[in-house]
Amino acid sequence: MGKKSYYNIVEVLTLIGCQDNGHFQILLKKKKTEPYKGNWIIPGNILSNEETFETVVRNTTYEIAGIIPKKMLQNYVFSDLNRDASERIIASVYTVSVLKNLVHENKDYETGWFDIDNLPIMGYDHKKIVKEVFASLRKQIIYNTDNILKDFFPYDFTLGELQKFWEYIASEEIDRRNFRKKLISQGFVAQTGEEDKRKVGRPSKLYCFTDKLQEGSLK
Amino acid sequence: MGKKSYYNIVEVLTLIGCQDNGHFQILLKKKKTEPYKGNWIIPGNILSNEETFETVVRNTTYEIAGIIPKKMLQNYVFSDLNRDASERIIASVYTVSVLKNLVHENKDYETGWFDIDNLPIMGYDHKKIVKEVFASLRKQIIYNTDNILKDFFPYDFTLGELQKFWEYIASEEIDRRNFRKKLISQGFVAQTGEEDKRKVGRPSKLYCFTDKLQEGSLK
DNA sequence: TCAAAAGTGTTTTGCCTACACCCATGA
DNA sequence: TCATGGGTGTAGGCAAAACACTTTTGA
Repeated sequence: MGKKSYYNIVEVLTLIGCQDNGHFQILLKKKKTEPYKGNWIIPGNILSNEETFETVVRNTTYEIAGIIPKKMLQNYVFSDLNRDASERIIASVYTVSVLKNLVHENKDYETGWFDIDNLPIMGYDHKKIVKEVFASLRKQIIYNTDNILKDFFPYDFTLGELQKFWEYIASEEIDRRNFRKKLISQGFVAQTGEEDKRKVGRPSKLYCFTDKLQEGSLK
Repeated sequence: MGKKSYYNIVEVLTLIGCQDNGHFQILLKKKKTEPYKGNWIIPGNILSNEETFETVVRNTTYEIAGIIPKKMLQNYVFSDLNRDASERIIASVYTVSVLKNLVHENKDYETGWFDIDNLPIMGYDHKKIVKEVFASLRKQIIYNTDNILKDFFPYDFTLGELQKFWEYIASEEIDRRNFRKKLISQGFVAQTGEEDKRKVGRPSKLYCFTDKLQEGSLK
């Protein structure tokens, strides 16, 4: 144990999330050194006294995903005394949503996408952090806080994709006709006129979110 | 400007809130020394490396209100570089709900209750913090996140009181009959059998929240 | 022609809304 | 008896829920 002090180490962890085939995935980084060598961790950096949290989130996201995020969400701050074996490190967690296909391979780090319900072995308390943060994120998606749904579907999408993601997040099935009816009748989505022919079967029309979405939620 | 360092000063601010006659009020402390002498501030303490945020919130609440809080809510962390003139201080803000009549006068500090929409002159960026935190708190009350409504009405209350608070928070008027009907038909409240005869007019029946409240919201 | 996924309409149900009069009490 | 706030019921509209068949495409 060190001496009592009013100076604190603070790390900023960035949960880089995406929607992939209706699943919620996060981008993790493999730890190259001890402790927890070979385990996966949430990307992050230590905060200096000359940076805000937001600066660090931007840097981390660029470093790991090659993307400068336009928007970020502060999730929670963990201050447990035993988070790290040596000295207490405060962790401030942020979430950033990215389009998976804009993220290129990273040369400096070994990174990987993981389904939120199929996480690998993770270092420190990071698995607990991911689970807690995702629990609150779920609610935010369900109630569309800060228009967060749009971050996962910023451009066009099929109603099937959206429904699949929605059912995954809300853990409930919904009738396809009712789902579509609601979105369309409430004016949350608009047709783009394009079609998606990538899948087998009848091509699906593409939709995008309208500004009206921010006043409502799919719940 | 000091030198770049990875050590940070962190303060934990505790918004002690209550419901009074349908209004949301917070307990502030008058600053006795420069800077901002005579201005009001959110109570708080500097975090040491041997404490968690929760410990500090507990201590601050006891120090200011004489109460050990059972529950607290982490609201937001501010890391702007210019929050304080001398050096950057990170502020982590928590909310605690108390019953106003359990808070006794404080001998060590000058404290006062203020309506959230009638705040006094406040020091630092505390007024901005209060406003931002309250904005998110409002949503939490409206959607009853973490069963927060119950924290403001932990024991029995009249439906009139509750409606007044609700209309204040939601900034919308609601028909008395419909309000009562919803609460009762959804099973969110139950009669205690007691009556409140403190006011003039017909005595009002007292109700308390049921466990069912946590599954729903008044919205 | 078959498999796979997309698209569509109607009926029922329950909740939210609007709305006005009587009741119990203390002054 | 009056002023003050508390308590109650009904009808209409609208959105959610339940429910099954047809269409388009590529293989």
